[in-house]
Amino acid sequence: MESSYQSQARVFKAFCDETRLRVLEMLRGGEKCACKLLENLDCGQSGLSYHMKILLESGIVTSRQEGKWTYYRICSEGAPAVVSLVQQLTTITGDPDQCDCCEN
Amino acid sequence: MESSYQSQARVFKAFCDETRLRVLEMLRGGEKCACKLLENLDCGQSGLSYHMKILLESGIVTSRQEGKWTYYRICSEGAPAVVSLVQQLTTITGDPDQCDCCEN
DNA sequence: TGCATACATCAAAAATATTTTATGTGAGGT
DNA sequence: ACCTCACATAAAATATTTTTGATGTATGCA
Repeated sequence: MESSYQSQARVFKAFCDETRLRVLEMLRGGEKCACKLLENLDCGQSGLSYHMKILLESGIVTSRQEGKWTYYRICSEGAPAVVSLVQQLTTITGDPDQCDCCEN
Repeated sequence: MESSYQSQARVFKAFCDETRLRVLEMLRGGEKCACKLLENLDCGQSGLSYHMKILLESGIVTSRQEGKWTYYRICSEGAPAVVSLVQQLTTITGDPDQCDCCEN
């Protein structure tokens, strides 16, 4: 079984690479096909394929086939889900206990 | 000069490792000293030091010295900043243009 | 059917990140 | 001053990620 830490890490992996951040920036402007993305990136075709797979697995991006072409877009459900995940991970819960370890 | 993509990637790197996600979870419960964190993690002292440095550099966590001890907490400015960064990176801007690359 | 295009997958190489061990540094305490 | 503790840093070993080049697969067209 996979820990929830690992599945969370996978989501954020999407944002940890310059190429993928560039892709996201392009997709913010609307749906794009792979070849359009490729034009504006400094990577090969198989490299793009690799990065798009990571973006898809993170849930932030979805794809759609149309004949020979694949179109990518920011996922309207996945993207807000990531925002609330970050919020959850960084929100202080309960009482602001002090550390009691070092005679504190 | 460093690209803004790289500095953004560094922020998210904080969330991409199981040990760091565990630390964040602990810090959500309030400030903790390094030795307290270490007790609940499966890594050595220098390993924790390495991970805490990454968390500090991301801006999500801050630290405070007190005598020999170091206390860590979720940064009240940095954490919300990351939330809005994710929001910014995943929000569709402008008109939802279709891709015009493949005679579309 | 045969060919070209668009993209995925695989495997090897290259680049990065993480872990581990040893050592360094600064704050107290004696 | 000397010792110990808490943590940082450096270097080497290991693991993971990314890039690259070759090959596979499905689609559409002649």
